[in-house]
Amino acid sequence: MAAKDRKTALIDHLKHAILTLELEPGSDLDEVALGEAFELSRTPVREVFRQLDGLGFVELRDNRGARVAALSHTTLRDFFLAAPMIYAAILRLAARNARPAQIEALKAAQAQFREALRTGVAAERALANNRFHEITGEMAGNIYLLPSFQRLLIDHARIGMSFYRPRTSQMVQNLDTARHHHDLIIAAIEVGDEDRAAELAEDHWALSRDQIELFVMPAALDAPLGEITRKTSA
Amino acid sequence: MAAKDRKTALIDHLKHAILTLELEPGSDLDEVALGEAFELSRTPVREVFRQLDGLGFVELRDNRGARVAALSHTTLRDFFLAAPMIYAAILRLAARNARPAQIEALKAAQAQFREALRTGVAAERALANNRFHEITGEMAGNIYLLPSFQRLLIDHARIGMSFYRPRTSQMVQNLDTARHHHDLIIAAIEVGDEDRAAELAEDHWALSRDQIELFVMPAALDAPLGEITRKTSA
DNA sequence: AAAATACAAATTGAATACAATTGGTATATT
DNA sequence: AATATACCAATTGTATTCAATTTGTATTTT
Repeated sequence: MAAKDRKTALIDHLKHAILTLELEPGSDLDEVALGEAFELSRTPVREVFRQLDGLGFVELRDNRGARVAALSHTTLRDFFLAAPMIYAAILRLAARNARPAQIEALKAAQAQFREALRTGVAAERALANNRFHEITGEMAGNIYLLPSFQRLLIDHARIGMSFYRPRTSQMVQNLDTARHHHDLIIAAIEVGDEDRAAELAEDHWALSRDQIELFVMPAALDAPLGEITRKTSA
Repeated sequence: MAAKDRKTALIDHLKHAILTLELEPGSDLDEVALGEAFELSRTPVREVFRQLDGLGFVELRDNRGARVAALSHTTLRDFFLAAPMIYAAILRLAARNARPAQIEALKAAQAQFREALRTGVAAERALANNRFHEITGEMAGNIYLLPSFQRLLIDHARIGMSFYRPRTSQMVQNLDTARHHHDLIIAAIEVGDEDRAAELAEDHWALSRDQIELFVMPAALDAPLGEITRKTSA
């Protein structure tokens, strides 16, 4: 029984470390080192790799080591193309199917998210936000949508970690808007307002997109040397 | 190198057998027996199970054997809820991004599908149809949509195998309509007509839904004993 | 000196051996 | 007789050993 626990501990560790960018996208995973660290032989470690590959955390290549799933420029484009649609569908179904116990869990997750905002630790915030959305996925309960949704959540967390530095007041303010969105989402789900829930999904992802724009395009200086063209993403 | 080939052979066999219902949903997979059959030790067989679990072909439960992914009543509901949306998105992106080589591959797949319709072997038809749609997924090339899409394709094939007997002329006719849809889809993709491609996706899935209704509700007898209400699904 | 080849070390993959868990059957108990 | 318990066989999970592939380095070749 002890080995099983060490195995789940490894899974949890890897998920956590990958979501928080503690393990960088594309970085190599050493099956021997991880085996020693978690007191497991290579066999179960490799099984964990294959499992996390199936979930989108990790990438497996033949005769080469496992790597943390990449997060490239093109994936960012794919992300904002797919996210609004999938997320709107998930929240619509969440509003349709949410059970009372799940709504309580969602409220608890939101409390955690608030707390993370207060303490200001980026990793905590990303994980709490991730947990919030995970619950909406459970509420929707559609086995065909979940695989894509969960992959979106993985990269949502990582993108959130990447493209945020609390330098500008706008970025800090966006976080508060996100928190407010969550509250509105909870309310829409609680009353079963599907259309409202789907609408909020759009808003919520637009916010994420804006956040990235802020990061990619820092506040312009006073005197423009050339012409500054405003990029419109995706 | 030989072992690697036997491993891929096992993967291909399982995928094939699962898609064609040769292996029934929910049936147990014996890792020892499969290992002997494909001249592999249990270790690689188990890795294959985990991989196919990640892809949605198989379900893994702790300390119990691997099973072919279930296909329950509730999954059927989930299916027709998610399929139109995902498929419309895939075809829209396919029309947007398809490359010439891919279009050729799609035409070849359609030729295979025609041939399968001619010979009338259900498994051949399901596999050819599956391949056709797989290519549209490759064309779309969005890593976030693919996981859900591929799971839909797995069950699309299996549902197609389940809910079809060429008894009624309507069912045979539906197949021809599906073939025609494919031709229209190819045309829309070739000219890059996104809206048309998305529209065709809706039609195509409506056809699948009607096909199931035909199966669940066989041709009514002459004299209605009670009232026959037409079901509208989802 | 640059490129190609050969070799060695390190890493990954598969097979075997060992341990733990599950499920069924027979025996015991009430 | 019905239920509970103990044991055994079968199956699953992990560790270890062995094989194959990759990768870095040194040597050779042009």
